[in-house]
Amino acid sequence: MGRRSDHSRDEIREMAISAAAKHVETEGYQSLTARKVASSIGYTVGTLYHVFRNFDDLIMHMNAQTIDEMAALIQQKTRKKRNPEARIRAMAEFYVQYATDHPDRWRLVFEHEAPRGLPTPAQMKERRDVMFEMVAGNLRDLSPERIPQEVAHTATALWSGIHGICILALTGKLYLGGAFSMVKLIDTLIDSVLNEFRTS
Amino acid sequence: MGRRSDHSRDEIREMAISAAAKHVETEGYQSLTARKVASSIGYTVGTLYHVFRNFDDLIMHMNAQTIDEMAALIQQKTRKKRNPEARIRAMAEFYVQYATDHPDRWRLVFEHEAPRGLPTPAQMKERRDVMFEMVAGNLRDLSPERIPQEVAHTATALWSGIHGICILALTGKLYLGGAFSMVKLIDTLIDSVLNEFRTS
DNA sequence: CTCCAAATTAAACAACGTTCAATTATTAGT
DNA sequence: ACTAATAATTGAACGTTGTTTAATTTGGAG
Repeated sequence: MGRRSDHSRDEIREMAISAAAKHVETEGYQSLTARKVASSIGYTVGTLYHVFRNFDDLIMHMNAQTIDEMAALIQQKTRKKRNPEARIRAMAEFYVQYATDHPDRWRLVFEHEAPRGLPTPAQMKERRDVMFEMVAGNLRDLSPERIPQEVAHTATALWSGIHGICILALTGKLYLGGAFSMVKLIDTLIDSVLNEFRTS
Repeated sequence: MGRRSDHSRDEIREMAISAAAKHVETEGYQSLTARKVASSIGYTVGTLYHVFRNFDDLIMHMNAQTIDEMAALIQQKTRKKRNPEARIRAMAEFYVQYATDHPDRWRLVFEHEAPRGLPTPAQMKERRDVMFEMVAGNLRDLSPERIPQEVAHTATALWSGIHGICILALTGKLYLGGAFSMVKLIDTLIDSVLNEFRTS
């Protein structure tokens, strides 16, 4: 079967995804273009469409890689922590860390959507749920007697809240400065929710 | 001075903003186009550019109107409430209400950004801060002895958290169903933060 | 009634995502 | 080794986008 260049389809996919990620990191999402991605890996748009269904497909794969990267970082950094509460706090700390270090890639994960109405692929949902399940797991360790529903509910509320602070801060829609900081805001949220979780 | 049609510049601006808002509400943001807006108010793109600096400018004005609408709704609905806590809860309730009723317009407020690097106009910042200040005001009424910095800090954490739940839910990135609901998640957050605020 | 200035249009531009026929390179079969 | 089949890659095309500009139309002032 006539393979032509030095790269397999999968290699080209990876090259394209990496090139797109690098572009988003340095130049932002708005200027990302199929032709730019293609030419930056030494190919033509046509080849990109031979390997991805469309431009949104490329972005989704890039988002998947972003989530995997972030999840790996968080898992690695929280493994060391001894108790559940410390792990949750570390999760939040390194979530903010990653989001701050790669703001545009991280935003794209949440702001990109496939053309109107198309359902989100199951693998994407699973990837997003990983975070919530990590929080829930630690909450369960914190209070093993609580029923799973309550645990999941609290985990969702807490992690969504942290995400809210994170996205507002990173998109410049939050007044920060003086005694205000993302970390302190998140600490307040964690303190509040964990206290409520333990005492209610 | 040769005014030509039946509409003044300001009228055309308003017509365009309304038409854009209507389109976003019914068809979503992705398909919004300068030409569509223009032709739907009986004009040509050129006229749009005679009245707005560019397409982003039109969207920013539309976002400003969205915020004003939402703020007006919330103010109206919370005025009736007697005590500060009830007002905060009502604020969240109708924030979710508005976001649910106009998901695409509401998302656009947070996801749109002017071409890379350009600063956000001051009027936009002010509009966004209105919400935080409402929450802070009620928190102050709740505990008048607290120093303003703490009050503002708690208000920011709480409202950002609510926003986080809201945006994840409305973009389909949150598992909802069964006993899970936006309202319950938000109640949990409010319970937690208010308890912490009172007792710490 | 004339003329000026403002409003409006139509056309053009480069760039976008996407498609597809044509071309090039690679493998499989004889 | 030669040919036929097959896959990869290209380049050009299409319609549409935001944006600009020259030309046209219009209304009011003198």
